[in-house]
Order: sequence, then C-alpha cells, then structure tokens
Amino acid sequence: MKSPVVREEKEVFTAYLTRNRLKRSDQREVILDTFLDSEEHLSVDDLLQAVQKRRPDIGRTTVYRTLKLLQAAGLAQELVLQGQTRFEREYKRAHHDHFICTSCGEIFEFSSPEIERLQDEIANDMGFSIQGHRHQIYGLCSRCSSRPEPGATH
Amino acid sequence: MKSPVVREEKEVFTAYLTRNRLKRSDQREVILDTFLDSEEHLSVDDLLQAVQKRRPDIGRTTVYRTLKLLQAAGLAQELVLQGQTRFEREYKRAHHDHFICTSCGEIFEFSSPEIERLQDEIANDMGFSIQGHRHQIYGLCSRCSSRPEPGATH
DNA sequence: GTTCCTGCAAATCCTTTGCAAGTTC
DNA sequence: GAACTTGCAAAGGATTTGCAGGAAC
Repeated sequence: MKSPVVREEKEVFTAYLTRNRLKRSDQREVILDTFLDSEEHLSVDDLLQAVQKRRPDIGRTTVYRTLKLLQAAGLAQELVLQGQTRFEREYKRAHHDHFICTSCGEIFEFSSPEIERLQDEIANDMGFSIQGHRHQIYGLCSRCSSRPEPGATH
Repeated sequence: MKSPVVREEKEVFTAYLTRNRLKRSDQREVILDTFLDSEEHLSVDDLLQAVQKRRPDIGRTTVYRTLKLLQAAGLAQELVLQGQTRFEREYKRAHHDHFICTSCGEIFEFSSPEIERLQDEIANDMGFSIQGHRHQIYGLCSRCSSRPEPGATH
C-alpha cells in the first residue's frame, strides 16, 4: 500500500510531464517507483541496480535522464557526499543536512533551526541573499567510534 | 618580498619531501610558488595556466601530482564548489566555510564559532565524533543581488 | 504522423596511470 | 647508479550526447 505522499509524488511527476509536453513511459514509471521505494541517499548505480531488478532492460542512460526530470520536477535532489553523487527525495521534505560516517559510509540526517538562523544572520551581514546551502559533517558514527579498527568498507 | 608565512610554507614542503624521501624539482618549486602567489580558490586549470605563464613546459599531470603532495603536506586543501574542484591554502589558516555567488561565481569566506559549537553539540547528541565538515552557502552576493539580470557568467 | 523516448555506442570531462627519458641524490 | 620525476599518451570513471528504431500522443 502506497503512502499518500507517494501518490502525490507520482501526481507531481505526471503533472510535470504534461506541463512540459513530455510523454509518460513504462521506464519512467518504473524508475520513479523504484526511487520512491528505495532507501535514501542512493547513487545512480544503486538506483540502476534496483530498477534492473524490476526491468532488466532499462538502461543506465534512461536512469540518468529520468533523474534529471525528477530533479526538475522537485522530486529528487542531488547531493555530493565524499565525492559520490547521490540522490534523495525532495518532495515535501523538511530541509536537513548530512552527517557521513567515514568508516562505515552510513549517512545520517540532521537539522538545526539555530544553525539556519545563524546562517541567515551571517548572510545578512554580508549583504548576501541565500538561495540554498550544503552542510556536511564527516566523522565516525557512534557504532564505529566505539569499535577499534572498523575497516573502512562502505 | 615574501611574507614569513610563505617562507614557512616552503619549508614545510621541503620538510615533507625529505621526510618522505622524495626529491625536489624545479617543477614542484614553480608550482608551489605559483600556488602561494595566486588568489584563493583556484581550479586546477587556473593553477595550470598560471604555472605555464612562468614555465610553459610544465604539464597538467605534474600539477595534479604536485597538488596531491601539497595536500598531503598540509599546504593545500581541496574544495568542491558547485561541482568544480578548487584548491585553497590550508597552512595556518583558521577554519572557515564558503559562500558562493551563483551569479558572478565569486567565493567568499565566512566562519562562525557559534555554528561550530552547535555542530559539536549535535554531533555529541548523536554520539558522532567529528573529523571535519563542509558548509557552503549559495546565493547572490550584495553586488549581484542589487543588479537586475546580472548574466550568470563566472 | 509527429514528437518524444530509449538504448547503444561514442564522445566528453576530469583525473589517474604506464612508460620511456630525464633529474636528483 | 639507484630511485624518483616528468610529460606524453592512454586508460579510467562518471556523465552526456548522437542517432536509429520504437513508443506515445
């Protein structure tokens, strides 16, 4: 059973296609569904693999192209974490930033209204108008920092 | 006349080479000098061009390789801003983060002990031990936000 | 039927690597 | 002279693009 948000996201995508006189396709539908079903912070490869489990004939190029559409439609957001491009859901998600464990590779989210406020203040003082920001903290997660030599596999 | 810091940086590099049984070379010297003379936040291409003004026979590969050494020696730090890899001086520089104007491309620096403190707090609450962080704010600088259509050339 | 989409292969871009010739220690 | 460096050309990885055939409207 799909959550109401997922339904909305699918509607948003359809609307985006219509609005731009683009066409629906099974590939696009499968890619969107897979994206919505997946864990957060997936790489293109993660997504491609998940997609190909459902439809092995869908190519990498189409995944790239569809991800661009999802971004344009406001459904996906690209992040670059540790040099790796990843994507997360964007629709109706509260703003947040990322914490990356350099040992196990896990990605956590955090948000801090106070930090946001300070940012705004700084920007204001500089006469800067903020469009967006990226804030990433690297370190060891609680699990990895309690282990001695965790072996940096992701 | 070189500033005392520049002299120190050159010493640090020499020390790094010695410590690692590496050799000095004119190329490395020119690249380091150019790097130290340049503006901050330069791309590999910026640096290569500046280097080749002094010694046109120095190749891109050597610049890449020397930048790696400079990073390892603690003299340079890599940043990825707007998908572009850039380098800045690192030696004896206070920690800071970046503000990038999406219109003119200019990069400003900022730092906020309060934000740092909040970060530490958040990390603590999550049982995370911080190794580093990246914090970038995108927007329009004061000059560009007062202009109507600045034309997004960098 | 026109316009858009897809997958492949090829092209790009950025960065790294293999190698033969040249330098440094 | 052994070990390291260099520049070139080639290889790599990630992403984009050209194109011919296929699908949607």
